Parts: sequence; C-alpha cells; structure tokens
Amino acid sequence: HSPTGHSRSPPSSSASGSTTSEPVRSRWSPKPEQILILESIFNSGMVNPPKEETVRIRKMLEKFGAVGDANVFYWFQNRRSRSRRRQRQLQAAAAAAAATTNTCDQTMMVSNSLPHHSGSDLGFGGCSTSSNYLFGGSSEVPSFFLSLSSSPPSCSSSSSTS
Amino acid sequence: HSPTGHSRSPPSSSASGSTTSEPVRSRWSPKPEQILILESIFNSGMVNPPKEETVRIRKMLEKFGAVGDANVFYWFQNRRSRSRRRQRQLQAAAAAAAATTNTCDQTMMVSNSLPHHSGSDLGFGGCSTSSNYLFGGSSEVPSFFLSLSSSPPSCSSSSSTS
DNA sequence: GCAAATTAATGATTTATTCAAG
DNA sequence: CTTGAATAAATCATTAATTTGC
Repeated sequence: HSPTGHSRSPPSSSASGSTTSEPVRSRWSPKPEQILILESIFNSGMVNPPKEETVRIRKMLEKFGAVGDANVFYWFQNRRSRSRRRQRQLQAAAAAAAATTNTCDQTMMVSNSLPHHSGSDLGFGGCSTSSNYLFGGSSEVPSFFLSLSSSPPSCSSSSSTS
Repeated sequence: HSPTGHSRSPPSSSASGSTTSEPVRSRWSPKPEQILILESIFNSGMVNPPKEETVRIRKMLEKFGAVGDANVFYWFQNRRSRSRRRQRQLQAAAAAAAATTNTCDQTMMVSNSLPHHSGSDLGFGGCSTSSNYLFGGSSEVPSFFLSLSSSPPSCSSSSSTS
C-alpha cells in the first residue's frame, strides 16, 4: 500500500568506519556518536522508523561518519530482533525457574541482607532494577535465590554484624 | 565455529548439556533457570565468586541440568567481561557524543531521553515504554522502506560462497 | 609489548510468516 | 488461491575485543 515510489534500493552502502583514513571496510561500523543517536531514538520508542525518518536519521548520522539508509534500516531491524529475543529468553528463564523452584530443597535459604550494591549491573533485561522483582510475590514461590553473600576476602563468614 | 582445539583445561568437572532432551552438545548451554540463578547472583554483587562459592553455585545449578564448576567459572568470567565492555562502549559513546554535541547545532539533542540520573542507566535492554518526545516530526505511515528482500522464487543464484 | 589465536558482537542476508488486495 | 509488500526469525560473515605465547 501507499506506493511511496520506493524502488529496490539495495544497500547503497557508503560505509566507512573512520573518515580519517581507513583502508577498506566491507561492513559499516557505527561510531560511538552514531550508536548513541541510534540508541536514543530506539529507546524513545521509535523502534521501526518509516522510510522518511530513516532518511532523516541517516542524514543526522552522516555528520559523524559515512552511512547509508540501508545501514540504518539494518540497524533497527537487528535491534528489534535482538531486543525481543533477549526479552523472550528472560521471560522463559523466569517461567522455567518459577516452575521448578520447588525442586531446590534447602539449597539456599537466602538471607536477604544485602545492604546495597552500587547499582551498575546492566546487561540483561534492562527493566530490572534490583534483584527482587519479576516474581516477587507471584504465588508460593519465594524468591529463593538472591543474595549469596558476597564473599569478598576470606571465606564465607556472615560478619555483617551491623 | 571452529571446534578445533581445546587448549585450556580449567577446573575439571563434569560438563554436559544433556539435561533434558538434547541429542549431543559439545558445549554447555545453560538452561533458562540456570541463567536466571546466575544472573541473580551476579546482580547481587557477587561478580567473581571464589572457588568455594563456585562449587556451591554449581551444586545449585545441577538441580536444573548437568553443569560443571568450570562452566560456572567461565560463565562469570564472560559475564564480567561483557559487562565491562558494555560499560566502556557506553562511556565512549557518551564521551564522543559530548565532545561533538556542540559541533552539530541541534542535530542531535536526542542524547538522553530519560531525565534525571547522571548518565549511568544503561538500560538498553528493551524496556523502552513509549516515550516519544524525540522528534516525532512527520511520522505517520507505519513503515515502509527499501524492500531489499531476497529473491526466494525463481532464480536467485547467490551460491553462498560460505 | 606485540602478534597470533580465540571469542563475542553485530552488520548484512536469507527464509518464513503475515496480511491485504485482486 | 495467488500475488505482493513488509517484517520478524534465523543464519551467515566480518569486525572488534580478549586472551595467550613469545
């Protein structure tokens, strides 16, 4: 629908890593600034920009290095795909864990005493703020993990006698 | 994929992926529950458990599938590595962006979407709710862009030189 | 310290699925 | 039922980080 007159525009890749002096790059590698921009856009909710926007984004990115419309398109496509996959993986993990939690007898009775942990985890779900969430009070599934006392120096010794 | 050679022989233990119903796997693939557990531990601050804890963790994970101490060790090693890299990349991006922000007038004011938080959120995961106050200039059409699809039917050569 | 070898990330392709016309 | 467009999933291939041995 809406034949926007977009023809088969194969990757008009005009990609180059470093504008300064790079030998030859067969594959576009976004520069930090470009990544930042793309991430910002993605995180702002625009996960699948229409062509018009894609062109605009490309123009914006071009200020920091050669890039083609196709690169931008690919980037968003991959971002969506991978984002979703991770989410699914996590969800599966949660479900599976919840379904099998009871199997773990007294393996770990957790003693939630973690005072705090300089938050700087990153990496996974993204939505996770702390360790206790997700299935905090789902059912009879007590968050049976969390807190394996961090053993900093010597051996395990709950010496956190505050 | 170059399964040709195992040089390092880290902690020796049993490591197999034949947990439930997998044919044969040369490499341990953590089950969702195991991932969840490992993530929880990692996020709880224990990013580098000593051997003692590693063994404990392995025993705990074993309830969900075969796993060896080495696998646990590797997992944490890789996890740390990944975290560090991500962090660095982000910082680099931020720095680079900051360094060039002035250069591009209002080209990229996108930077940080979410207010507050002194740049250390790194919530790239994929939580982005729907905060669209970026540059919703003229996005109306769903999304149409270069087709660059393949040629499934008919002739399409591409003998994959792989 | 550097360069080869390994590993993880991720850009680019291919394949399958979906949905709307015709 | 077929065709065409658009996407998402799966896969391939290359690049960049890390690790390792000299």
